[in-house]
Amino acid sequence: MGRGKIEIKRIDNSTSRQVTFSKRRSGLFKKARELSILCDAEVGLVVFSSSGRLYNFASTSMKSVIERYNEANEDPHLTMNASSEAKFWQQEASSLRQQLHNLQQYHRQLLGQQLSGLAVEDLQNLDNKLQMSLRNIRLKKDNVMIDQIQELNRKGSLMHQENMGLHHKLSLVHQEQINLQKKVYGTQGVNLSTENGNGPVNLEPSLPHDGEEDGTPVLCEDGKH
Amino acid sequence: MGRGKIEIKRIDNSTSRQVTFSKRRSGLFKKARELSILCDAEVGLVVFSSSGRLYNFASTSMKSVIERYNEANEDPHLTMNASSEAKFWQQEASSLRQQLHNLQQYHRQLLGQQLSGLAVEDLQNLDNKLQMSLRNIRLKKDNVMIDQIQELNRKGSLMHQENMGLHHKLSLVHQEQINLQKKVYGTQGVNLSTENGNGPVNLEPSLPHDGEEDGTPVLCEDGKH
DNA sequence: AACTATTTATAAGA
DNA sequence: TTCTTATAAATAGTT
Repeated sequence: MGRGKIEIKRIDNSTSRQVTFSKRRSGLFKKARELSILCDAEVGLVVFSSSGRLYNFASTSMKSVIERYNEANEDPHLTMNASSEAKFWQQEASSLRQQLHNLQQYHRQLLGQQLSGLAVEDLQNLDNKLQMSLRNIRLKKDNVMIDQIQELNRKGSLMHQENMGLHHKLSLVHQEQINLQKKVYGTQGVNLSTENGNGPVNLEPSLPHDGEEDGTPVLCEDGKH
Repeated sequence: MGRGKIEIKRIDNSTSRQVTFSKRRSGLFKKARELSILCDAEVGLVVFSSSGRLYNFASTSMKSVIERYNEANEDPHLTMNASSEAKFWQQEASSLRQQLHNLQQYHRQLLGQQLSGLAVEDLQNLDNKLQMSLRNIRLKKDNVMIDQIQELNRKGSLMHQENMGLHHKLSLVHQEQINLQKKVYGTQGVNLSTENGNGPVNLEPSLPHDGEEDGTPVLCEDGKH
């Protein structure tokens, strides 16, 4: 309908395409409006130009048209879906909140709070559970402490052995020193180190010495291990 | 465009309206399709006839058109809304699930389970809490039991008083009987009731009698009250 | 559903 | 963009 007939395919010329878009768009919207009025129909029309601009017409409201479309169509990937998903998570949250509430209540009872309303039987039950729990916890505590003591003993033993080694080395070095001193100052076997500051230092260690040389642990607070 | 010009207003004649709807609808859909092709536009068209039948066209897909429409338009009452609501509740559920998990873990520790990984200090802490809880629970239990005992004592006392009253009434009735027997059979003070079946019955009660007549409670298992 | 007289839409040009 | 206009397309009323 114009000066010439055109083939229905994408218009290559950008300007021409834009002009045609503008003209045909207004015609389309006019006809959509006319249809809705003449024939008492609910019409929704959405057009995005190639440049992304939005044009829309709805005889009632776009919300109404889209909702009606989603209801009529079985398409479950839109509003319906998100809405039912929201409902699902809401229920999930509600259920979790209830669980949390119940657990909190029981928790407080375990801690000896909010005990009103409980029967003697319930209280005895709590008592029993707590006693068993205390037993477990004290057992565990003992185990942990025993482990720690063993570990400390192990380390102490290693350190003790290291000390022994160092003592041995020291005595060797000390002996060497004495030999050297003898060579340098002749055979006057007096203690030179205490006579002047230029002489060799006394390297004899002043470390504690408890008389145990067999690697027996130093730290031992109980007899369980 | 037709044999005559028509005014754009609802067509009253139902048949005519239906025919026009059919014709114009096909024209509208054709033009919508042409626009989308010629001008490279995304077009969505939804039409509900007055009888409620759905006709729709989308150059891409209705889902895409509606989603793009909801994004472009600020309308927050559709997909966006439900979707963000779903997201909100999902986060809520996730948070609650985390809280529940933490509480469950602590709960198990309170019950002396899953104690691995705890330091001596933590274990001592649990121990202290449980001790305090046990104290509270035992206190509460004692209170509940004391209350129950007091209540039982009160009831026992009432019953005892009632018993006293009944005893008294019985003795009065018994005395009356004896007086009546005397009037009927003269002053022969023998026990007539044991001599023949037609005489009056012995109404002396055979209830237990513990010798306490001062209202002291019968039930008493401890000396606390 | 088909016909057709007319109206309307619009392609191309200004 | 907007206006003009020749012509294609749509369609109201009719059959």
